[in-house]
Amino acid sequence: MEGNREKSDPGAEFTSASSCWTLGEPPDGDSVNYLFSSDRESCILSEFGWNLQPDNSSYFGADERSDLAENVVSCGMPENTSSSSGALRGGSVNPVGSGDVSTSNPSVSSSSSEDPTEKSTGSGGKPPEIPNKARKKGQKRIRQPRFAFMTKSEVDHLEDGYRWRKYGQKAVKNSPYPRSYYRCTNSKCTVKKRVERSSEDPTIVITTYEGQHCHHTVGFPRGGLIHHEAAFAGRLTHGIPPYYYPAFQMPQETPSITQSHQEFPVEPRECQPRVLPDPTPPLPTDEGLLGDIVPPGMLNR
DNA sequence: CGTCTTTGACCGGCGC
DNA sequence: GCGCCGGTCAAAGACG
Repeated sequence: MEGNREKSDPGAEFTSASSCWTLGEPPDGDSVNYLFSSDRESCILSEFGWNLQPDNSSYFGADERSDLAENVVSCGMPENTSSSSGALRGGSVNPVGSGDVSTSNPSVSSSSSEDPTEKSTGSGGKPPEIPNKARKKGQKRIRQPRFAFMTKSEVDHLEDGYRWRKYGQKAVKNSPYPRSYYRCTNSKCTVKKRVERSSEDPTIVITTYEGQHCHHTVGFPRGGLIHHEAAFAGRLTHGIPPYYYPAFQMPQETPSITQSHQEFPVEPRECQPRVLPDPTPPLPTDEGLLGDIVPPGMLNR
C-alpha cells in the first residue's frame, strides 16, 4: 500500500511542455503502468492507457484488478484544488464495458441497468440465504474499473455534481484516517466512491470512483461547482493507445477544456449496456463524466 | 417526515 | 482452517 511512490523505473520517457514523464513498471510486476513526473511530485497510474496530462491536475487511474487502493498510485496535486472553495468536483469513472473487468463474468459487462450484480444481491450483505449464494460461490465479485483522484483538500467529500449517500466507513489499516464509502443516490446508478485521506499527507484526499453514472448530474445540489475533476475528465477525452503515452494533452492542445467542461451537460445514459454504435463519434457525448474520461481505445479492450 | 450519517455486525476474499 | 481486512448492510439516530 502506501502508494508505490518511491517506485521509479527507467523506461520510456515522455516529455511534454510542462513535464517529463517516465514510464515505469509496477513494483510487483503488475500489469499496470506507472508514470512518474520528472519532478517526482506526481505520478500516475494507468492500466488502460488513459490519456493523462502531466500538468497539475490530480488524477490517476486505478486498477480494478485490485480490490484495494493499493494499486492506485498517486498523482499530482493541483494547488488550486478547490478545497478553498469548499468543494471539489468529482469526476466519474468509467467502466469500460468491454474491458473484461476482473477476469470473470463477462456477461455482466455493463453493470448498468438493474443488474443486481453486486448490490442487492450483493456480497457483503446478509442476503437472505437465497440465490445469491449460488452466484457468489461460482463467481467472484465483479469489479468495475476504478480510478482515483488525489486532491489537496480540507474537505473529505468533494462535490462532483452527483449526490452520494454514505453507506459505510472503515478504519484504514496503517492510517489514522478512516475511509468512507459512498454510493450514488440514483437507484439505477451503481457508481460507488471511496474517500480517504492520505496517511502520508493528511491534506490530500484520495477519492476512488468505481462504476459509471447512468444519469445526469443532479446539478450540484450542494452548491458545488464542477471543475477540478471534471476538468480531469475532459482531459482524458482523447484516447491513446494502451500502454503507451505518445502525447499527453497539452494545455495548448486543449486550451480551455478544463473550463469548458464545467458546463457539462452530461448526457444521461439510460443505464444500458454500452454498445458503441458509432465507431468514430465526433465528440464524446453520452458517457457522462466517465465517458469523457475513457479513451475510445479503452472501450475496445 | 424524508434524507442522510453513524456505527456495529456480517460476509467474502486472501494470505499464512 | 484460521484470522485479518476490505467492503457492505441496515438499524438507529441526527438533521432540516
